[in-house]
Order: sequence, then C-alpha cells, then structure tokens
Amino acid sequence: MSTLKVRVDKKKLERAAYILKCVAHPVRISIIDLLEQRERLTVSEIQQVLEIEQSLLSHHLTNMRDKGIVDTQREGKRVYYFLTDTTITSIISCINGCRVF
Amino acid sequence: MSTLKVRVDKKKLERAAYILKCVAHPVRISIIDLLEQRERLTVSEIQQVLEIEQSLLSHHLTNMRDKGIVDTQREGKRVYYFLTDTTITSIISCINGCRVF
DNA sequence: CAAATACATGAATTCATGTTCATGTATTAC
DNA sequence: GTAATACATGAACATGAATTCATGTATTTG
Repeated sequence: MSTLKVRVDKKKLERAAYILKCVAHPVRISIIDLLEQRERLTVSEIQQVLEIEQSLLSHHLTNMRDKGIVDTQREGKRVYYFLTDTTITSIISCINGCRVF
Repeated sequence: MSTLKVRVDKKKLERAAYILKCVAHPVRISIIDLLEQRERLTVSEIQQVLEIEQSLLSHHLTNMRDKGIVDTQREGKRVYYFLTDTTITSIISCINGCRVF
C-alpha cells in the first residue's frame, strides 16, 4: 500500500479555493463565458446581456479583478474588462462535461 | 457584430455555481484529490491524511454527499466515500493548469 | 463650466458558510 | 450486555458573501 497524500500543496489549495469561490456564482460564470466569446467587453455591454444593476455588476467585476481573474483597460469613459488567463474557461468545459453539474 | 449571450442556460448556471461553491474549499479539494488516487476511502483514512477533527471532516463529507459529489457505502462500522463522477477531478487539472490559480 | 455618461465605492442589511463542541447512533469485540 | 470503534448530527457562534441604495469620481459633450 503506497502512502496516500494530497498532491496539491497547501498554499495552492488555498489559492485554488479562493479563486474557485469567486468563480462559483452564476453571474460570474456568465461573465467568464461572455469574455470567452468577446476578448474584451465594457461594463455596459455586460450589463445589457446580464440585465442586472450597474452597481451589482460593478461589485462582481471588482471582485473578479481583485482575484486576478480579469483585468481592465480604460478608454475614455469606458472601462474594458478582459480575462487575464483564458485557460480559466476550461472550467466551463468542465461544467459542461461533468454529470454532477 | 453577432449577438452576444451567455451560452450556459440559467438552471445549469445555478447548478454549476452550487457545485463549484462546494468544491471551493481547501479541505474539499483535498478530498477530491485523495479520492482520485484511491477509488474509495473511509472517513478515518481521510482524517489521517488531512489531520482535521472527525466532526469537521464529517460535516464536509456530508456537504459533498448532499450535492452529489460523493456517495457512500457502509461496510460494518466503516463508511466508504467515493466520487460519483470521477470527471470532476478535471477541476484539479484545471487548477494545476491555469496561471490564475 | 454644467450636464450627461460610464463606472466605482461604501455602508447597511440579509443570508449562507465554516467551525467547534457536545452528544447521538450503528456496528463490532469482549 | 458493556465497552470500544467509527461515524453523524445539531446547536451555537463567528465569519463571510450577496445585494441594495445612496453617493462619488472620471471623462466627455454641449
């Protein structure tokens, strides 16, 4: 019987949980899905698709930005959001692939 | 400009968020990782590896079971836990693959 | 410079989650 | 049957997350 142990180190586990917790919300999953389709989007563009309050959306985006999932670039009065690492969209494949979801 | 919309339906989004929220915890990610290595494990076996309180572990396991991530089979006084859908381990690949994590 | 547009922030509220501790139940061993 | 082992449960507490509302800031436009 070979020894059993967690193969992900503690720091990475905590980071992973931290990021996953952020992803684990319908609005934020939707944002990731939209940014997979469009490269970058303004707050208003996302708002039009999701049909939620501007302030609520802003909170969600700030949240994702704080965690490094998205980043921003301002252009005039608009702020564009984009995925910092597009491989995070593999989570959506995961969701579409696993029966449990 | 083609129309932009969320490609995951609302029900699935909510289900996905619900499951991800459960996965998004260091202890529970660890449990998934262990069950990827071993097929099935008793509570005590998991407890020895994770070094957390029996009761806390039991709460986490019950949580995961309620969400359909794991299931159990009793054998005498031991209860074996196993993954209901091993493809959920692809989330761990995801974690190991994405820079953001 | 005043108004409008686009977005951010912060406080307040509500609700959900994580953890501990004490106790309960099932099964086996003596 | 009593004790020990293996696990579950529930209440209590602490913490954190989601949402709303009111207000603030940056940029452009007239």
